[in-house]
Amino acid sequence: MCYQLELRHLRYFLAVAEDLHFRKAAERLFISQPGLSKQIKEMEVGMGVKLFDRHNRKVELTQAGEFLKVELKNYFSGLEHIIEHAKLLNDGLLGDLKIGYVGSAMQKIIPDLLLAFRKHHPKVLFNLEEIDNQGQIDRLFSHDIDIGFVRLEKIPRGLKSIPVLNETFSLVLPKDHPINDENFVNLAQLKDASFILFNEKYSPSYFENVMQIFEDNHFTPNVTHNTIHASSIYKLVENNFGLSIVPQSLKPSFVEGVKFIDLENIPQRTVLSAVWNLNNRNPILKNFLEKIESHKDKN
Amino acid sequence: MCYQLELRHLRYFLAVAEDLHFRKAAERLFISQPGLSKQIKEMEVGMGVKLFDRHNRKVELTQAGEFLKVELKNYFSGLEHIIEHAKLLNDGLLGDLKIGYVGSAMQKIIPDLLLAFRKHHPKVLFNLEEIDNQGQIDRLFSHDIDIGFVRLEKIPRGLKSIPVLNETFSLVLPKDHPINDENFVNLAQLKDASFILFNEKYSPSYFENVMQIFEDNHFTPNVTHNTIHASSIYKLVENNFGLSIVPQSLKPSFVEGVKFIDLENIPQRTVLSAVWNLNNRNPILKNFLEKIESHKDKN
DNA sequence: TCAATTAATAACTATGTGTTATCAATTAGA
DNA sequence: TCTAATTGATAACACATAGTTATTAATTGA
Repeated sequence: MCYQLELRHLRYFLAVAEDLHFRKAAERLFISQPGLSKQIKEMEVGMGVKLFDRHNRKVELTQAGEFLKVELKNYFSGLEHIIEHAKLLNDGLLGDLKIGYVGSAMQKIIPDLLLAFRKHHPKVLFNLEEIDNQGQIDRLFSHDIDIGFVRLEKIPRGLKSIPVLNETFSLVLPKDHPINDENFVNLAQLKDASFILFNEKYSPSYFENVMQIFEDNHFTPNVTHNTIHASSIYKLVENNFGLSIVPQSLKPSFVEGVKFIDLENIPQRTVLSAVWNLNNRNPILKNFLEKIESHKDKN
Repeated sequence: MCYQLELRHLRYFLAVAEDLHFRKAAERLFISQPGLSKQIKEMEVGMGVKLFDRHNRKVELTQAGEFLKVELKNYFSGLEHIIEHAKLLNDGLLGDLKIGYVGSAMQKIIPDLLLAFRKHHPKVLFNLEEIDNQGQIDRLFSHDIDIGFVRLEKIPRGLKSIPVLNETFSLVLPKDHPINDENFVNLAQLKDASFILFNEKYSPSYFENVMQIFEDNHFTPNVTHNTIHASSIYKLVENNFGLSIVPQSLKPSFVEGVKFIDLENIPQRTVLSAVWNLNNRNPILKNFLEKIESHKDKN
């Protein structure tokens, strides 16, 4: 039956090729000289290639042996690199992480998280896509994304979620609006104003939550505009199309034309959750979730 | 103790990676399923890389496994190519053959031989160098050339030789010389002519052989010019600097200005020999010597 | 000439690959 | 809902073979 070449043979051959001395090579390999001789002979017969010329008391490489010495050395380092790479993939230190998110998460939470994660995972490539809440759920099931950032109360069976940020809301007003941090008491002061809100379809549960804030203040807002982009809201507010209420974290570090009043005294909170598929085996996901946990503790 | 990865593991892994089914893969490998499972597990633990996700009744590759499947497939074909190449070297079908020769061998014998050899050894590279007889002997001992073509009676110990061509001499005359094939009887007719001969230093034994021809005809030639190149001889003869005697095989298929008369009736012969070092392990040499043997039979 | 050193050979041991028997988990069919 | 079938994993065992020790043959150096 045909004899099988093994890496052992290549390892042994390289040792002898380097030392040109069976006993020394055997010593270095921590095996006996006859064992080594036997394996080399087996390799020669198996490959049908004479590797060494053993004349007198001197061992030297044949032409084919010389060639193999060079080639197999490279060959080995090649294998080491492949395995190293595989190990990085296995450990979630290399590869892609496909992230879905609602627009409002991109203001601060996602960038912060990605920056923190990248510190210890510099080779991980992020694949980012803004998707509405339901879209993320669908694409988690179809494995099109590894993790989603949603504002949803309930997560379907098969997915798991953890809260990333539990936050209140902020009132958005034009910079020169008469109401400010000092004279603001509650929303009832603004019951005659127009409001610009996030589109209900984008996240019904979020919308309902916001509407509850108004209801608690005993009025129904005059919603004159809808959008899904915070920047559009700010622009509209700046130009006196109305006021708005947004999650607190959407307050940019710097923005012209508008000001914010944090609604600390209302009971409503909006929760940004990270969601993932329990069947997802991407090792990066595990690391990323750990980073989310530790990141959350810092806030 | 650190566990050793073997090609067996890679072979087994690829089989499972292709079938995504342990039992089928085991069948294809002619081993039992538990044995295969064990080896794959050993590989996973040894490399520290999870290769397969076994959930439910379905086996699928992890990211790292997917990567390894592609890489290791290439890796194997790489090894096959290396071994193939080594086998060609071993069998003397690939590599260099360093050939030394006296100039007179290049007229016909060497080109014929190389052409014939190349038919079945198209990948062998010839390294050709014109060297005088003694120079070839020296460079055979120092392994600078694999084979030499010399005109020498005696070969030093440690080298071996076989005759390649045993030939007579040809007289070289200008085209319009009064002596021709019809009226030529023997060299005594030309005892008053000038002669151009190969340099004595280039091959003393050859020179002595030629001088014996003259002596048998009871005269000492008037040697007016020396050279080591046949083409120089022909040019000098053409321009009436004198006549010459050269080995018969040096007669070109076509040359202007000179004519040849074969000296069939003299006892002298010149032998071109192939010489090589008995310690030379170049596998191509063995094949080349075989070709010389078979080539000789055809003449 | 004798001691030392080389690699190869022969006979044996023991490691570990591969075996059979079985299990646990899941799925498909009656 | 139960049974039969199919999956891969596990455990105990067998046997092939990698590796061992003892020895030989050949050569070299003192």
